[in-house]
Amino acid sequence: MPELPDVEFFKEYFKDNSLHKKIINIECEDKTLIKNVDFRDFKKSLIRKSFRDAWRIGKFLIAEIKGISENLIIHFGMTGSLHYVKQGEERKRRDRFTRLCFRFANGYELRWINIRRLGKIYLTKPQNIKLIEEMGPEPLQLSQQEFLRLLTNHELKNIKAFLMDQRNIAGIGNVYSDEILFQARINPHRKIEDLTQRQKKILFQKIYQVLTEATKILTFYRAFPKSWLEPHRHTNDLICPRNKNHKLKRETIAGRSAIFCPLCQT
DNA sequence: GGTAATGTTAGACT
DNA sequence: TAGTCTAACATTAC
Repeated sequence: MPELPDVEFFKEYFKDNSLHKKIINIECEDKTLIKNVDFRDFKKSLIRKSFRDAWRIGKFLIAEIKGISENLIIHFGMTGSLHYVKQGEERKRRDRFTRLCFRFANGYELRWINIRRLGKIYLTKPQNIKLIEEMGPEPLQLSQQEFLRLLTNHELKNIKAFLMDQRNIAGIGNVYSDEILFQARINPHRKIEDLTQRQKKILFQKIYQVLTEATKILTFYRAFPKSWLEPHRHTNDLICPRNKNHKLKRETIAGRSAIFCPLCQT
């Protein structure tokens, strides 16, 4: 789940339910997922404190803790999410994969769920995390001019690989790179140097549109439109949303499982 | 039981 | 140097 729109959603979720509540206990099912600090110190630093604010950098969620200068920094990996719920209640199946849990004085708790354990938790300042330090610009704050310049710095690179590389642009992963390229009608095999100026400008627009629209959809707990590619990843119908006579193709591109329409995307 | 899965990274290779 | 490819991490769902 967690690419920019998903983490944006988790950030709002976190702000809505976990700010300004006294942390009375912290439980951790797998201490190896906490980086930069051992669990005893992690716990000591956070107990009796509260979260004051939260924001997002790329796919990272950053929380400010009242009274200390380090931040709680969460990366969700491939299978992470948050769940705020009454202490001890199992409401969703995935609650079983809670790896870290903040208990608040009000009887509720915030669970960090991480099925495949590929996520990470830090207690440090964002600039101490290499990937954050090297992170490219936020796509929603990027001008067309800056975007075009970024592309010219990587002419030889494959476009899907470029979009997914956090050092170029923050927050885009496998699912949204496929969606953006589908909507921009660009074949994920293309190299940047082979794109026309027009395609590059459309790509810029679609990055903005897809990410903002997806964030809105998640916020309202809606499904993605049928005209999007996304609903078709999870089915085997392989029907192109733009033309039912076109067949979608699945292929490994840039090391990830891509889905695209070879006829619409050129 | 085999396979694929929304991420990142190190190291080998071209 | 720059980009690509593969494996590794770890575990579930179909």
